[in-house]
Amino acid sequence: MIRMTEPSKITSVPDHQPAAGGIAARARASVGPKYLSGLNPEQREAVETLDGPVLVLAGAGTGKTRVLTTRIAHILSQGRARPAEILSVTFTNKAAREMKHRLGQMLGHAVEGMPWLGTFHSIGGRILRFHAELAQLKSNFTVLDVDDQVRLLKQLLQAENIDDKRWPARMLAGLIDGWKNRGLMPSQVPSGEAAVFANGKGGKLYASYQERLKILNAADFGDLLLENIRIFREHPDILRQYQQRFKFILVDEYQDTNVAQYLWLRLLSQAPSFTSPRVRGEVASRSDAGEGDSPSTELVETPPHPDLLPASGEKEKTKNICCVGDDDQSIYGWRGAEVDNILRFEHDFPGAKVIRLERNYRSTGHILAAASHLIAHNEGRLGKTLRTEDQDGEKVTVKGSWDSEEEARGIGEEIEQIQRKGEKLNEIAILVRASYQMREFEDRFVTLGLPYRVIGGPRFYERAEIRDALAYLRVINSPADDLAFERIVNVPKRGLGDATIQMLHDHARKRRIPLFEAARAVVETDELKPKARGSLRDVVAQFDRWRAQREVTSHTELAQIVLDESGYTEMWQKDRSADAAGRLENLKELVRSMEEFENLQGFLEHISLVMDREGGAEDDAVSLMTLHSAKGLEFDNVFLPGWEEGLFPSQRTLDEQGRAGLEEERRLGHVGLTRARRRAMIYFATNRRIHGTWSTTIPSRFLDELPAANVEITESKGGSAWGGAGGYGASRFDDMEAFGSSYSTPGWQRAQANRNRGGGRTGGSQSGGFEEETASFSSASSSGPDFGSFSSRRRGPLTIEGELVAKSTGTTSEFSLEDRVFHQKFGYGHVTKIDGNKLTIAFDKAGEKKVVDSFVQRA
DNA sequence: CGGGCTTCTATTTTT
DNA sequence: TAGAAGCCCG
Repeated sequence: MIRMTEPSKITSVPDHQPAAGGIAARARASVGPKYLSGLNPEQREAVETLDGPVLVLAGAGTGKTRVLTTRIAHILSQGRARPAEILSVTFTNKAAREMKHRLGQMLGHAVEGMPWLGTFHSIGGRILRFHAELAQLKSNFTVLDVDDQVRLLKQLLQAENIDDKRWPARMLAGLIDGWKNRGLMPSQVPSGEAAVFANGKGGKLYASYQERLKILNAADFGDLLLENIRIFREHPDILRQYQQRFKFILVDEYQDTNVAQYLWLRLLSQAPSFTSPRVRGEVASRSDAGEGDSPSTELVETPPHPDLLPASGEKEKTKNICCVGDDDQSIYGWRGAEVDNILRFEHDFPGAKVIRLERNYRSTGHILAAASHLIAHNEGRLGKTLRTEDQDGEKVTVKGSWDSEEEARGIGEEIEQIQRKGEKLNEIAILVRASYQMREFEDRFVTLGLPYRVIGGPRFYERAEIRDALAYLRVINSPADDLAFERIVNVPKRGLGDATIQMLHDHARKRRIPLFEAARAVVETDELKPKARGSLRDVVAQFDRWRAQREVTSHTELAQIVLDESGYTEMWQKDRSADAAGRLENLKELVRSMEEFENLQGFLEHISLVMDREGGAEDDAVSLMTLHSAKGLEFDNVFLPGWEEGLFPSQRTLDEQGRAGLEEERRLGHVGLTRARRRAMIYFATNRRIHGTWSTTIPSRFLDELPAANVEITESKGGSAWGGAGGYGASRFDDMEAFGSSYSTPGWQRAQANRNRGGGRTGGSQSGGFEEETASFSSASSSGPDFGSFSSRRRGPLTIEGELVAKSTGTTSEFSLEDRVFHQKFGYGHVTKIDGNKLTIAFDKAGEKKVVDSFVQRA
């Protein structure tokens, strides 16, 4: 099932309604000040401070959405603005939907008049459609998905004769996306950065990509905002029009905004002085800069952009912008979010009122204390202290297990116990760092017959069958949509392979016509082999027929006809694979969902922005998801497995982002803990299988950062994890070692040695009797070792590494040039360069890598 | 052109 | 380990 945010309603609302006094009056009469009554003083202040810039720092569970919606209700009921004069942006469709829903509950049906409540992209897209010609587009432009984007770039790479193995199109797509996130048009990309791709051709490729987009009448997600910014800058009159229209601006999740979104908001909110964030350079250049600790964004005061100055004679307008966010929940730095936007707010909007919401209505005392304590280890934060008036509740538990399988078994049992107590599975969630962790839980739940659902994963519109179906419709709607045409011309198989496509391309390029027209022309010649020619002719004829049919058939029926006549449905009906039935079901759902739109055009315009993942989750089931996708959700019981160094915090983040990365990981931990209302249960395993091979891990440094008073440590009986008594004989790992598998590699041995050193116990002293052990997995010693013991166990070099990474200062390395070293992942090598605690090492097998010194040891 | 084989690589994700 | 992507041959 897919849901969408009634886009037909959005489009059907006129921009300027005749005085909406009716709605305001209705709101005033029916709601009165009642909507303010349940608010605490801070929330109330956040709602009632309507004039001037406001930053609401809303910690987890402090009633953020409530404040936002009540604020809108307040604005309306005070008659300060009409619904169409409030710009209210969120990141996800889900959040937008939620706000609409809550508003609807408060105001009755007045929400339908909120045309400017939506995601950054849907609103940006909407504005862009109004002024498409200023971006060399037509108002019916297509929004490309990532697939299309990559395919287009691949073509450009081929045209430039660039080896797309060495310089993958995906990578370029990522770069371009990053530039767009930072508000950079092709001409503005720093030349050094543009040069990193394909020996200096990066910038040029970005430029030609943009050109191609215009020709295809297409925009990618980044363009939806970037083109807005450009239009606003180049056409002050248009900008002013929007500035005047939006009397109030509200922004949700401000900590997740990227530079482009920030600029967009700045323009619309008409602020007088202008801060140009000089955006962080690429990771490499930053670490090269030596002190990796300088803030990632420098503030550069620039004179106000002319557009931002008040019109002559006009008094500077008040900027009624209200941003709500939580710097401690910023977890999307890796995809361009700039925490600095929120950290800089007071600077950007002088005279801003900052309101902290610190009263948490979600979690019990122990959970909140644990989460607060953990996040207090971060340096770059605005600082909030969450408090609750709830009881202390149960302590957060930390449990160690021998390996990830045991972890999954233990959690499975714990869940069954909770279930036996009569609690709902819907109130149980497992939050993992990386999605590959999910598998083990799924396996376990299947054996146990425990209902579960995975949240996240591939979205509805990312599925191949949906994209294919959409591609057919796109070609019907706009014959010039080459990317769509190319996608389905040979799906189902029609014997039109690469060679045919290539020749169509040549033809199209020579005559500067779309592929579809090229196909029509080529069919008339004898350039193709008879077989291909015949099929291609059929395809062209089919599309002609469908386009004609469009005039007389409803778009829903047309879609059904297309899917049937093209043989697409049949293709999946014949498919023997397990998911074929599901795909057919999805196609049906797609057709069904089209009914909500007025016509094909409207459907295609909104579908890419608004389509959501399947949402029909009515059954009682355990939720399984990543920490990232858990943001914004809450559960009575939260399981947090995999708190091990390397996995959480993620090694890769540490390697690539240093201290900033560590802090983001810590925020992720904070997000995880604060999802729990009543019980939070953390797990770590001593051994984990990663990419098919077992490796030994040590507990996450974050465990050390939890406050002892609020945490209870339990270990699996028989010492199957850290610090246990052991003595049950050889573990299966020891057995495997005997078979000469990878467990006898230096890495494994080093890990064992590490473990011994850290744990102060004999290595490999594990019980072989897993089954009996896990039976008492959860009820084992509740009076485990005192908390300090975690630290004492972690006296190995990796702990020190934690500190070094955390501080990331230019500490002099204990290594010298040419030292022979060993790295757990890359093997042996020698030091070729030293830069503070960062070493460049030429590894025998893995080649040259940059590594923080504490990740290696002398060999 | 398409099927089967080998090779490679391996967070987090929205729009 | 496992999935995807590329490669070669019929």
